[in-house]
Amino acid sequence: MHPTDHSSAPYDRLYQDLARTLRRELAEGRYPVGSRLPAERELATQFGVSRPTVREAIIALEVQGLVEVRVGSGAYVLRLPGKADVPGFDISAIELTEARMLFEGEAAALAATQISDDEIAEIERLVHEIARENQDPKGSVQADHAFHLAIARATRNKAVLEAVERLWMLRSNSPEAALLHAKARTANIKPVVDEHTAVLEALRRRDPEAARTAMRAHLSAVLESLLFATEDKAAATRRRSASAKRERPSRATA
Amino acid sequence: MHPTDHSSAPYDRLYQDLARTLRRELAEGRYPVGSRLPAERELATQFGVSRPTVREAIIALEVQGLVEVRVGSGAYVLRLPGKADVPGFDISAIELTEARMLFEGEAAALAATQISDDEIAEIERLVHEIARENQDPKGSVQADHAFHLAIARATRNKAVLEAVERLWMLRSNSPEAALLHAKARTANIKPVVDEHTAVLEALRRRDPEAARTAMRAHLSAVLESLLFATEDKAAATRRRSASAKRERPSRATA
DNA sequence: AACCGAAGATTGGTAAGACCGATGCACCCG
DNA sequence: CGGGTGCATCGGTCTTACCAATCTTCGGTT
Repeated sequence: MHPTDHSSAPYDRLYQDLARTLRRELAEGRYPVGSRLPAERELATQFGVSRPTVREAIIALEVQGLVEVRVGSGAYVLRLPGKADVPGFDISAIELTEARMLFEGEAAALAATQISDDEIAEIERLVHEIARENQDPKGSVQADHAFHLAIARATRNKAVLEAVERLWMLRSNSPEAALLHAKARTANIKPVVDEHTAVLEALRRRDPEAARTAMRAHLSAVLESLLFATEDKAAATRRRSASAKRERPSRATA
Repeated sequence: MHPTDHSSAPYDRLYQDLARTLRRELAEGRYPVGSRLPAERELATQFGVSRPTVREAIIALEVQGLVEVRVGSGAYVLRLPGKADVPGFDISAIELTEARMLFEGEAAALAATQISDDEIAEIERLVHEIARENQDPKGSVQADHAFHLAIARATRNKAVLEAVERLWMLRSNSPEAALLHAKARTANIKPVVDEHTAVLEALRRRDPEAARTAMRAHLSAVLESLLFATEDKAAATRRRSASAKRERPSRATA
């Protein structure tokens, strides 16, 4: 069973099929950046579909930021599709947590310089709520979410907030991530509470370095739990050595 | 007339207009998560447009992950639009660049431990392309985009790539950001090239600390240009003092 | 010969109508 | 009362047509 298996995928609409095909052709370099796609009517006859269908596919690419449509001229390639553009992109819980460690660490540091007393009080309340995990597991998870979002909000930077929000959203989309995360949390409750408290204390002291360190430590601990819970030993060792800041033994350069 | 003004859309296509309207209505809570949007034919008569236009708008929402279309049933709300989904996003170029400074600095550091020789060669090519700004301004901007994306991809972390890609997409949506960025770049070309080269050299040495410092320095310079170009003196001084307080002594080396 | 502008060809934008298959619900039969 | 069936509804796609913006070409003007 694929982890990306939605409850329903019986219907492959033509526009999705065509959009996928076009994305693949873009990735293969058939249409370089800046070049023009064939005319809608041409694509229609070429793929044996009607023009409205072609338009729907092109609009899908346009919304993704892959092409730019110029009236009376054509559809021009803006950028080539990345890994995240192809359907079936699955971000593992490990990758996600690693990214959160990097980004939210910085967010916490910035928040330490911008946070208000009210926001500190709010975060303190959330930490207490998180601590009640055994009594209200569901509420604790929500409080955890609110905790991280509150810190992102305290940066006073909407772009940071958006990015953190986005990463959390990706987590919730992955059943694997949710499962592993829950498993990792229940393994040891007290350390998790201590980690959150450490972040809170750093914010209270307006200490950016301490806030970053505490947040990274927290998410690093989550990451370790994930690695432990994952059977994939190869990936685990690879990631572990990478985070140890050791030089790679790959081909040397000048 | 608008001489040489093909920067953006002088033509607001109906589907974009309708998609914007629907997004706003979603944000206002008119259609809660899980609810069904009106039928396509109904929306068509309601907004005085044809059904293909309605379909294009709905497909735009679908690609954005806001709704899910079920054949024979209707379009159902999957999630509400976030701050960045509404066209009235109010993320300023300054906020965006600040966030990129924080995040892409970390991305560069991680990339330094993971990057391959091929990717280094590719990035080197892009740096050379960026340097040809005076000859091909358009291509230089694209190369700049590719430069930052290549580094994110070199992290081997899809979540990092996704986040960096997302931030860039937000930039391209903001006319203000694009204008200011272009203005800031043209102000001084050579330093920008040097900054990119510094990042490249750090990556070539697989030095995470240097990569982070170089990337932060680059985006910090862009940020300074933006602050200079902005008339809002108040915001400028506020941000400047904030960034002065959160230097990282342990890692950043002048 | 170089320049410029107007007309035709090309391309995307939108509309209207039609038919099909999938869905869902109410009604009717057993 | 329960289950099966049929019709109304909805999205998926096609066809045709016309408009608007753009590009190309060519002919006339300087």
